[in-house]
Amino acid sequence: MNKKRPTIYDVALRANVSANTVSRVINGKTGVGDATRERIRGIIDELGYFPNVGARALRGGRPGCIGVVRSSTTEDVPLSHPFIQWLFGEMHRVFGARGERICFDMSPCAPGNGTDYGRSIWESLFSACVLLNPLSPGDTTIPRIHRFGIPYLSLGRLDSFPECSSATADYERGAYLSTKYLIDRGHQSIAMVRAFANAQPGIDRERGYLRALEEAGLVPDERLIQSVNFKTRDNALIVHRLLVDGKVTGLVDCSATEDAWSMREGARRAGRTVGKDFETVVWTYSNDAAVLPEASAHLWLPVREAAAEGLELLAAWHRGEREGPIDIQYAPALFESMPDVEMTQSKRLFGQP
Amino acid sequence: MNKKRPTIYDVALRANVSANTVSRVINGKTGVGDATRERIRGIIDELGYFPNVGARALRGGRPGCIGVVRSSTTEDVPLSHPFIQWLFGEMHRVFGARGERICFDMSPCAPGNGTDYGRSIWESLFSACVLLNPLSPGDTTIPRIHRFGIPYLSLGRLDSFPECSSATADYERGAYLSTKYLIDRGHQSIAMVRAFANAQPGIDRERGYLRALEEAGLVPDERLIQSVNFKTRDNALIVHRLLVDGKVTGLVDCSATEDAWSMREGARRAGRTVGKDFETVVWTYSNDAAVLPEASAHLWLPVREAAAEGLELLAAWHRGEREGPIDIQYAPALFESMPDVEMTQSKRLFGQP
DNA sequence: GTGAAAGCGCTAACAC
DNA sequence: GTGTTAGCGCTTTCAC
Repeated sequence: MNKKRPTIYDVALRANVSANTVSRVINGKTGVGDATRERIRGIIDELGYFPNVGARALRGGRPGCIGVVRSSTTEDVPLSHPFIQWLFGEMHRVFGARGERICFDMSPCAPGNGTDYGRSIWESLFSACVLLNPLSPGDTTIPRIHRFGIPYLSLGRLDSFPECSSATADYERGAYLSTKYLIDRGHQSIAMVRAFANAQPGIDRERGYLRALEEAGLVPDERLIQSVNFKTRDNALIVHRLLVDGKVTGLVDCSATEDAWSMREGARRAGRTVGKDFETVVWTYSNDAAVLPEASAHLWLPVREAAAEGLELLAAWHRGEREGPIDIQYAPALFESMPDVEMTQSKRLFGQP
Repeated sequence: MNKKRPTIYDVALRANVSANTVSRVINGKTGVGDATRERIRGIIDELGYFPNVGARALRGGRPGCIGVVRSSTTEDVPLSHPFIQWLFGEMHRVFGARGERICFDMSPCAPGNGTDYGRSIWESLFSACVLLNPLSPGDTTIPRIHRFGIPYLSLGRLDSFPECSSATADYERGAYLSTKYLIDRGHQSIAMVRAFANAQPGIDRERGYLRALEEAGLVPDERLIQSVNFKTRDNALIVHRLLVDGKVTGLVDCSATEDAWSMREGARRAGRTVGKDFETVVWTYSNDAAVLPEASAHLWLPVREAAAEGLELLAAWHRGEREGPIDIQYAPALFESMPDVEMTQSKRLFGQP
């Protein structure tokens, strides 16, 4: 930190040119002689010169990173979730290859922080941003980001802000289809194990479920909607509690965990067996492998597919090739017959409580 | 992106003060009257003003983020690895609580990139940096970071650059202790399943192993050192291949996966049983739970503990309370008797190949 | 093909 | 307690 780093002027001085010419070389612009260009390149290497992102952003307009932020803590939504892993790779593909810096700001959701997850946007660090998280219904940051004007993509929608730039799957419809499927097969008492209870995706799940019941003239029992979370890792326990009630013969697993073990284990503890004395619809993010082969149906949520298209559009928006906001909501699909392949990845994500 | 954001001058204008006074308020400095201070605060909120990190860093000297970078791709070292998850939390504790922004630059190791993982350092985005990765023996970036002068901490050491600021466990000694333990119990043919074959931690493992053999006058057989990697997820296969050779009666599992399943499964396929017809020493990052209860001994690597202390020192260095470099290398400990508790977290990290 | 000058938003130094 | 000035490193504009 003691000795000063070389600036564009140091390079210019050595090369006997003006700073402007060096700037042209760095940015690959025309209007520099080939000989001069080569000479300057050499001096840049020799001096170990690198442009200062801050100064660049200040003058040139565009800040230095494509940002990723989340509105939940790691406990609520673990970074180990396969979807998040996949997303990082996808961002590389879309942005990294073009030389953009992808920066994940991990600070906003530090416990005890004010949780202003837009911070790096307000402070002009990000030139575009991806928001990964279940949005809370009371969220007020999204509208601010929207007004701020940089290209952004939320991987979830928000009831209270429908104009939000987002790419997501239709969870409401997913819950509706799953529930209706079980109703059509004659079940009267259908339970739901859902994730994200206090966030928009959880609300969407409940809404779809209730809509299906209502259509069929069934009276909802609120105790049959149970919420799991990534923190307490209590899926098996929840399943157990629901199934101990012998009346329950249908179960929608929209826990977002793709966790076959918890379902089997929860059922076992309740003295019941999947596919024998109750039927399930299990949600999955993958359309080519079965989470739980003994389920009656799988509901595929094209979350990755929606995100992939959203990212492409975000990149185009960032390049100035289109305007925002992005509006993608993919419909889920219900499959009664699934491939024989059981998921190869370990689906006992969290172990027992 | 169209309408200009408010600057410090806009605030100053509205408040009828100079920009400098506003700057004093933002930075919580003395020398501003209480009334003025309140008035300015109000206007800042009203205008939705936020300081521009770039400009700030440019003038004030210190860039805007504590950085995290890695020198390997996600495939080589998955972010889902429990240690990485733990580390992020720890960084929150040490830096996030003080209001520092923690930024993980995910771009350098994008496939096809030049993999200059120091990029965000050279470009003055980071005021301090944590390097998480198995370092490659040919690495030349670390010395450059060292010379660059910002506080940094590598979570691994490097033969070729011993002055590196680092916090790590002593893998060489770990391998030595593990191997010697098996030799002392009478084994003559001892195999090793190691991770990070082509990186420094893998080299350290091999060195410790060979040192123990040599001391005992045993002739090493290079086929007995096998390397696994996070990408191919072939642990069970490797274990199988090693144990098919009936002569092998001792096995050091330093695969860094804490994966009981692979060991059992690999042995089963080879028609052998852990603790019956061969003995193992299993490496673990946790000192209060057993990875594999039937192992003869566990070697505990205080990697987390070293990193935790390293981060504290890094924070102090960053605050100017001490100088670098950091030099922490914790000794591992071998336990013959382990707690009854088997690890609660799923230890079948990767599923079968 | 190249250079001079201005200014992005901010803060440190010094004036009053 | 507050204002003025200069300048951080860079890119843009406009000259030549």
